[in-house]
Amino acid sequence: MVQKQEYLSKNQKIVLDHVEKANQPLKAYSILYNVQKKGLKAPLQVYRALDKLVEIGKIHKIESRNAFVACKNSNCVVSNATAFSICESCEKVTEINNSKLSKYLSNFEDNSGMKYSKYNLEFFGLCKKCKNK
Amino acid sequence: MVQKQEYLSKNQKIVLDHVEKANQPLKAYSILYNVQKKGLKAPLQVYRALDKLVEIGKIHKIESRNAFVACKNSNCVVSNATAFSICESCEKVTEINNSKLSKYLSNFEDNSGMKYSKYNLEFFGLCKKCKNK
DNA sequence: AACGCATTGTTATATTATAACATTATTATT
DNA sequence: AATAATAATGTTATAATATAACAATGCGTT
Repeated sequence: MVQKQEYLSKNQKIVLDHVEKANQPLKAYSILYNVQKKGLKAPLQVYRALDKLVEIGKIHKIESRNAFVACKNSNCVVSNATAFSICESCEKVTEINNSKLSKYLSNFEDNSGMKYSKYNLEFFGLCKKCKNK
Repeated sequence: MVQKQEYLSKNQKIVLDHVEKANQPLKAYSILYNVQKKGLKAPLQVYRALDKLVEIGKIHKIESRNAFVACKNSNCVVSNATAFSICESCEKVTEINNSKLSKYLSNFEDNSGMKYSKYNLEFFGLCKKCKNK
């Protein structure tokens, strides 16, 4: 039996490295542009690396922005419970690390009989800086 | 002073009408294809109508799917607090109408000093039907 | 060595969304 | 009724985001 992948591949490392160095979400094509010097030439190479990194929780996708950000929560082993705050003015995105919130949402059940294995929450508003302008 | 728009325009009505008749989220280009017989010829006509309808809360965007669904909550006057359940197998999407959840999230504050005016939450899992397969 | 599977490389193309510009409609104020 | 402000429309072109399809390589297991 083939073991579950433990180490990142070359392209995955390159992409993760780049995304981790940014402290804001990056667009796929901006990543592509910036890793071209490292040999990744085509969108698919970036998207494939991103897919994997999202799958294993190293990177999260900010769905409302089509952008990708490195996971800041060491405990976010798998990308199944994510929450972000997004400033609608400066677009600053912060991953929310709030155990009460994650507990509340992980245990949430509605009357549909559906048990949720995953969620993504995006809050919008104005960050401190932008509010005081 | 010009008043806030009260009635929908021609294109907005056409698009909303079509989206309301579907009971699942629709893609923008699928909407376009289906309203062409009503005279809307270009993507922008659909996107502009959708933008407005989303803004006034008649339609919500399912961000993770790039799809649009009519609001089922009569109280969802403005599209500022949305929650959905999404089946990862059959892609059925349901708008969650749970006052406890919406109260909890509307009042949520973290330590960033940011006050949220809006949120979107998407739960993923298997619906009843798909779970029993 | 042979197999299975993840990854890579590459070209082409599909899908989603907006820019830019000209025109028309609606409604409030003068 | 004329004017002005705002919203909506129509149209062409193009930008931005993402995947299909196919061939080849790398690497651990049997």
